[in-house]
Amino acid sequence: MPDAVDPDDLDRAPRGVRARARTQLLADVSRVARKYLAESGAPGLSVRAIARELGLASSALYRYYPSRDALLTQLIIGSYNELGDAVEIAEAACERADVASRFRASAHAVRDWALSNPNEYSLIYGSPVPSYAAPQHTVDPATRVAAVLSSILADIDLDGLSLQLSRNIPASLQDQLDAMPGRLGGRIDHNVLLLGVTQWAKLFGMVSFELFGTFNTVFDDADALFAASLDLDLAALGVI
Amino acid sequence: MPDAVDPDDLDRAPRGVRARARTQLLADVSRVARKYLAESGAPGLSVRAIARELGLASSALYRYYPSRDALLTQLIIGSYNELGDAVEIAEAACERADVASRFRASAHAVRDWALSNPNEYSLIYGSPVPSYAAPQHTVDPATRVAAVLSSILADIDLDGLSLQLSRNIPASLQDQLDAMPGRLGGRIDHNVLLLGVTQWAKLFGMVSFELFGTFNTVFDDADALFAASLDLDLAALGVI
DNA sequence: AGATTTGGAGAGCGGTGCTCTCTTTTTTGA
DNA sequence: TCAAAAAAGAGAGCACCGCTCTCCAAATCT
Repeated sequence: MPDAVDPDDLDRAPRGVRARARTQLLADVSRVARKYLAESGAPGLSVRAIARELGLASSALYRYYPSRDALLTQLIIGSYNELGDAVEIAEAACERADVASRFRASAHAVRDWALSNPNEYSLIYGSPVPSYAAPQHTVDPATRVAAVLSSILADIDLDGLSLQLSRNIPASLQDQLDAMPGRLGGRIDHNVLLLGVTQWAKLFGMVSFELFGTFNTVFDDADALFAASLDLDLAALGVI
Repeated sequence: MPDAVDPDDLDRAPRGVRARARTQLLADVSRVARKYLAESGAPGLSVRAIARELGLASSALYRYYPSRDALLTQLIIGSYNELGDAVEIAEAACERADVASRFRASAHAVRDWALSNPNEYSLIYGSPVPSYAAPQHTVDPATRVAAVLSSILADIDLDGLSLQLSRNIPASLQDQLDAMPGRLGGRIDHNVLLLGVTQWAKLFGMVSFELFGTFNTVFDDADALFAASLDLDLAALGVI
């Protein structure tokens, strides 16, 4: 009799016990790795410690990950996606027409996520690890926040802008703005897009200053400062 | 005859050969440490490698530095001071009355220094090393850039501001702005100061995005973008 | 059922920060 | 002046790291 596969077995043991064990172990490694990242930051993430916690020899982990960098890459992608989720969800909950609240919700989502996950934030927006080159497939998750902001900018009325370049945007910059992919701002008016891009950088500058301690000696609580910064941005965009 | 100290000896051997050797070795260690920092970043800075390069046993270095962290602290202070020097010099070269050019010169000094010294910049404006607490004496050098920007803000005319909070600045933020030390903005009008502080964060957000690769997939050359960002800031401040 | 792949263990290599002991050299002080 | 004290270097060693290699047992494939 040819092996008729029991459907129940498919659920419980897809492609055999080994495949199942592998799936389980990959999940375990991810979980423990995330725990170490959250607790001690990227420098504290050690293959040996993960193996120890899972009751494995450290060499066994190399059957699953080619290197510590590969593990880091996975954590990087995971962090980008977590942040991307948070921002997309926060923005999607807003009234479409209420551009200001969409902007505020997105920015606060970034900050809230960063404050809740400082080491994950450091991993993706802090110093790049020298000698580590981000693989191509980290690029897409990395652009999700920018894509959300871009979708907001697309609904900004050019005529309302209260801040514009007094002289024209130089040609070289025009070209770069034109070359931006659609989901990141292509087709948005140059003045709006330029303002938005710098506000994007400002947003992460504010969060990094708060999280990395630059504001420490000056602002004990950055809530009000952050909110005021957003108000300034919204005023510049002419939506409040 | 009481020991009359030969003046020449004082120059060549202040307080004995040992003190002289110590001074020399401290300088050598600093030099080699800076070299490694520039070449391989903070993670690549190893006490053993420095000792090797100087022909010493690694344990010998612990007669001079209590730990690797102490060495890092010195590099941090040095980096803050180098950046502080660069910004102060650039700003001081400007016509006092030309507020816009003082602002531009300071910002470009930050960016130029960062691009020339990426690892030093990462060290002081990138992810803080978990478990490393910046000693108190790093604070002063760290505030030099902010002090320069503050001195520029002090010459901004409130009436010229083209961007202000539409609703009043909340009391909690007012208090924090008031509590800022004089050299960092105390006594500057709240609207100017608030705008300036967020522009300060934006400046480093722009530089970090460029240096850490966030702009990579979008802007191949950030010169024009950076200049435009400054123009927007100056427009908001009402000085262009 | 036999051949093959998979995944684990363990030893080992070269690296790290740091400590401790031992020895030599310089400095100090009675 | 000369012995005691302090300073500074060397070297071994500890516990950790990433990673490789060999060996072996268990699961999978044919």
